[in-house]
Amino acid sequence: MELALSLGDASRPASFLDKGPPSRANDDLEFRVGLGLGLAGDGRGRDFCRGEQPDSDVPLQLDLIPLSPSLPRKTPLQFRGLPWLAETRNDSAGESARFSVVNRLPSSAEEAGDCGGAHSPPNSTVSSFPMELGICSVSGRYSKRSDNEVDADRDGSRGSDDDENGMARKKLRLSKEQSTFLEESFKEHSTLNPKQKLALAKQLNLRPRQVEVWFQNRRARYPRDVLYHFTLEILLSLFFPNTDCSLGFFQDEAEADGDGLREPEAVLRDLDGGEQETAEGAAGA
DNA sequence: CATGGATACCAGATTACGTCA
DNA sequence: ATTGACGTAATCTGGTATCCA
Repeated sequence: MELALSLGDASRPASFLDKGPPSRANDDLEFRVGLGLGLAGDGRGRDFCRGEQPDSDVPLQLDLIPLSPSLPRKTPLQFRGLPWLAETRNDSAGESARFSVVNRLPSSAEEAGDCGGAHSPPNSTVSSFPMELGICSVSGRYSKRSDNEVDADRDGSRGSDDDENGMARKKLRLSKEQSTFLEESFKEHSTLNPKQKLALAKQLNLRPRQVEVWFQNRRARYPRDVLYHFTLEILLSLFFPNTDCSLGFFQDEAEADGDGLREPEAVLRDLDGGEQETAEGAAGA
């Protein structure tokens, strides 16, 4: 199985289908994923542009194309309806995106050459669904902090970390409990006000600066995690509609069973196992 | 009211440390 | 014991918002 992800021009196939030069037609946010099934006997993926056919499965490309073409460069997009984004405000009313799903199986004409041209080859199926996107203003700032708060922050903050034991940039590993607690807090609100920061720092026995940095890093990692899990769930559920492909990433805590997230690899293993069992059953019969 | 300095926060890029295979 | 890959805590830089004189 081959999974390709790319951000850019959604009119082009995802990377493992794409043999053409990169397109710079526009800079709008577009998100493409491709899933190739049916590895060749030599273990490599099929090259559809050279006319190689998949064994029995079809490659699929999922295009996510925002309806509103030009969002401000620094405008953060947040998916509404996700539990940890409760503070998201929809500042621009009616802003939404339509995502299209393109099942892209190269036509015979495309096999001869250009794989990246047409949006919808004759034998591809296209469906689309609207999905709400909230445009979140980050301007919900908190006004000037009290002197105590500023002092508390600065004490354990920039430039003073190396005061401790005279060690510069001593990296400390957060404990499992600390990470879990921070993660839970992040699900409730992805940004912190000074009071929340101090409370968290006190509760976890960390410096406020450490809490602040953790949230900054978490926000930086967040889009990658969302894309990864969101894409995988969609693709898996498309290909295995009768199987529970949920990774638990988008579930509420209450819905998630005991161990929380399922590792994507575990889901794939389940799927492989299920297929093997099916095959064995058929062979036995 | 306009302006500029100080302050705080953030995103993004980068560095560097700890862990593990 | 060593090494390289990887995850992530921490730092740096630049931009923006707010407050206040």
